[in-house]
Amino acid sequence: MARHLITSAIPYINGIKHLGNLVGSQLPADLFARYQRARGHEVMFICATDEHGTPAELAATKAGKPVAEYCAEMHEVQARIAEGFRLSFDHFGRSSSEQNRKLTQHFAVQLHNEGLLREVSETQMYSPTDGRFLPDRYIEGTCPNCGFEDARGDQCDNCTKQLDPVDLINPRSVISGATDLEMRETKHLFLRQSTLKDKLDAWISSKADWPLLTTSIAKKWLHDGDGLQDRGITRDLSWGVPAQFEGAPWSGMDGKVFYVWFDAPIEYLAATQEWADKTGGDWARWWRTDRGAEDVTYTQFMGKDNVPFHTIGFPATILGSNEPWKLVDYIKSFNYLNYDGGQFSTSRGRGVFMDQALELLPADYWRWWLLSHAPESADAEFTWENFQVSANKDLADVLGNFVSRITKFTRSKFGEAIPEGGEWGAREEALTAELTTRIRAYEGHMEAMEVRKAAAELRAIWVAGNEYLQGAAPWTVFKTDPEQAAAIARLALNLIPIYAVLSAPFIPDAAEIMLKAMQHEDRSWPSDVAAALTALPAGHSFATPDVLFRKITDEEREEWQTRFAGRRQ
RNA sequence: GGCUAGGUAGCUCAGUUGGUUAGAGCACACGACUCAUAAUCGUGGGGUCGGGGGUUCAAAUCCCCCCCUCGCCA
Repeated sequence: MARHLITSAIPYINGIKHLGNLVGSQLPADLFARYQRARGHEVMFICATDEHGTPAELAATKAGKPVAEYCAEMHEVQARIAEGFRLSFDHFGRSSSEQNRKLTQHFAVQLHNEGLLREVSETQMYSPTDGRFLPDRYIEGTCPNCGFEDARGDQCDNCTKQLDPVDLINPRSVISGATDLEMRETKHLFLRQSTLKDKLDAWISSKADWPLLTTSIAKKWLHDGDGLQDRGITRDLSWGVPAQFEGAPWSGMDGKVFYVWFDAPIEYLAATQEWADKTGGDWARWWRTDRGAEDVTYTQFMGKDNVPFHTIGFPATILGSNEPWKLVDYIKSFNYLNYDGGQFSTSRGRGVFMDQALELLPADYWRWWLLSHAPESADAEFTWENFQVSANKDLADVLGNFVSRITKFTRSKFGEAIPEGGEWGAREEALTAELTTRIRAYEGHMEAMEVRKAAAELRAIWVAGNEYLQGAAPWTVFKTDPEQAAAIARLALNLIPIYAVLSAPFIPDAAEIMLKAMQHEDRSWPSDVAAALTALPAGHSFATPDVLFRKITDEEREEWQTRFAGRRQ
């Protein structure tokens, strides 16, 4: 039995994520976790909310709530939605946890002890009215290049020129509109990533089997321009892990916190500690190679925007600490999912968000479409037409109708029990052989995290059932040889629990319904197809299930298309 | 502007280290079946593999130039 540590990139706390975010990390991670569990392996599947930083503070202010309260509420909202999508986290943590505060501070001290931190003084815009330093993009003013009045401190949206906030004419705070901005000197801790460059480079270079998307982004950061740059890991904010604390080997960091991208990945470890504190489990055997994690396989899932932090920043923290922490073994990264010819947009209300999706249809519909169209090799596109056609064809017609036709046929001819009599012939042997080949291929794709290919193979396995029934035609055979028709029905009914177990990682709810209908509790993997096809013996009773997947109508599709098109600006 | 990844049938996508008539699903046409959610199964039509040039006995696959999308960065 292997041990799999699996983490999904942690979603930011401010607001509900859209389907593109879901398919980029949490959903494929869940697919992999469910598959590995189904194969009998031990799995620790971790996710959390990323709660620190300026956007969270601003969102809380907008909602008229203290930031801690806001985050607590939004965490619950995201946790409920995750349950709705059947994301099977062993723990869904919070980066604002006590465990993460301690661990983040521990890593900072450790990096300091290893000589990997340095203090840097710089000047930044300070707003006395807001009582805080302002990040570049929270300053607006007139562009010195084109005269555009709402240019942001980092870039002018009109002429696209890169800017420095000090260049803006009449700069003002985006938060309060205050114009009494001033330059102030401030001190920060920088992680000396540059000294770890060769180590990181060698590590990335050793990962020849990683997705090209992952390694090419990492190599770009390592080699582009002047090479890997040192990075500030503190910020002038109040909401975050305090950078000045009891036992800190530095001073003068009062009122500063660690940068979210420093503490967020550490939350993977901290969330496992949260799990351990809650359950009495042992977190160290998952994360400390000196305490049992030597044989753990660690896989991370994320969208391509998160790759730099997971290939450079976080490994720099882990390697730099010089402590025996478990380093990631495989990084599965995804491209973006676009929405009907453009991007999903939170501000414009464009596209489908996770809570809305669940109001329209059960999770399985979304899970199936998103995973079978996962943006693995390139950006992918969600269209309502494609969603309707795929869901109706694959789920309702191919799988759902298969279950329906054989259970109803059997019920009408033999009653609601596995019928007795008849023998297997060449057709049954051929089906067994085909299923064996296809299931082995499916396993290979799942192991390799080839999500789309796995979905295509699973669909082919469903189709094989329909092909068999169509060829064997028990409704015709029944007229002359009821015993033989019984043998056909018996085999076809036995396909249902096999399909349930194989399909569960993609569509867990439907899988449960299928198993329940067949009154079968055994979820073991069909490694031996011939044996699995006789698991339900003659005489075993079953219940004919309701329609597994209802179809999406044209009217619904059109209505949703309009509803989620977004507000025109 | 630099870098990454792409541009393959009407649509969504596969195409391993260059090698026989370029594949799948959907859509479309025809046929079979009537157990089933007007579902299923079979057959078929359809592509100058973004454009141009080159290497090769042979290129969607390698090299050069150009065009177009997407993202990252400056």
